[in-house]
Amino acid sequence: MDEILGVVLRESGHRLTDPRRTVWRVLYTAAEHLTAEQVTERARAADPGANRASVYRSLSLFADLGLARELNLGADQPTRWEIAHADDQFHLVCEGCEEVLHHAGRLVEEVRSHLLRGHGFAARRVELNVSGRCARCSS
Amino acid sequence: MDEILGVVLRESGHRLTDPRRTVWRVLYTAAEHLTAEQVTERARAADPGANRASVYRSLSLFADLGLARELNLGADQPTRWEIAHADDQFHLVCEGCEEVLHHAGRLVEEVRSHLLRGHGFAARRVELNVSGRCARCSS
DNA sequence: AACCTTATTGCGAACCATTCGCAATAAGAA
DNA sequence: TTCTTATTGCGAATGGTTCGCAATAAGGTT
Repeated sequence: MDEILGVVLRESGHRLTDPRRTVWRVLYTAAEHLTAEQVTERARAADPGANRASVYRSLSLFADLGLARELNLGADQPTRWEIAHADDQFHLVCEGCEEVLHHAGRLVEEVRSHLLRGHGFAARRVELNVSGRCARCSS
Repeated sequence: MDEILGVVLRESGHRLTDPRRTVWRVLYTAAEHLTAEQVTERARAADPGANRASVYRSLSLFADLGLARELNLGADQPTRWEIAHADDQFHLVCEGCEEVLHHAGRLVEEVRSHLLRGHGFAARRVELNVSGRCARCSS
């Protein structure tokens, strides 16, 4: 899993360092979306000296390079981070089980084409966050 | 325009005060989405003693009562506020002209029903933020 | 393998939006 | 007009995130 990281970093003129590798692995192996603080904690499991500021720097570098994505799910919650996949710009947050579901459906694509065809708006980034109750929790 | 405010406040057991009225008017007469800081500045135009903490308190009370809405447009930007209309949960941010367009189309409704019918997910809040280039700016 | 350049790190302090604690004030019921 | 208590204003505290800078180390060069 480190390969992509090394390639992208070097191609963009950056260096592959231990702290970056550590942060990358944390993100990579995380099931959920982590806050920067959680990333730091987990990074410290691998390297007790892992530093908060460096974690922030790695995260935002990854975002700049398109390797990771910053998420704002709700105004009160701190920012969360995830590996950038093509299909995960769509977040369903269930208020019952607190689970964040990724929904890979065509919806984002539909939104994009609707905007372009109907309004001439060329969407670059589509962020769709929905909160509500999932099938299991709406009892 | 103060009427709704007074009614909603009293119905919910709150008091109609000058600071609240001032914040309400600022939001009401603002063309764009304002940060809490901007709301405070403008409130001070009407009442030089307007207080930052009270502005925050008013804003979040309004949000609780469904009178206003808190917006996260982008991870770096501070929170912005607007009067809550039924049709403005959809924000198009143009990267060319920096304009925030409200789009009143049926898209949000479509998303909602798609989720319910297709996945049994009962959406309460749908937040759709799109950044890209509007027809005029995509040259 | 040793060397050089300079990107990156680690640390603590700084920042900035937002919230809190609390005494003083004022809304609205009686 | 009085009384109760929600609300305000103030300044201090908080918490996530960023910055400044000296020390470190990546990775190209000899």
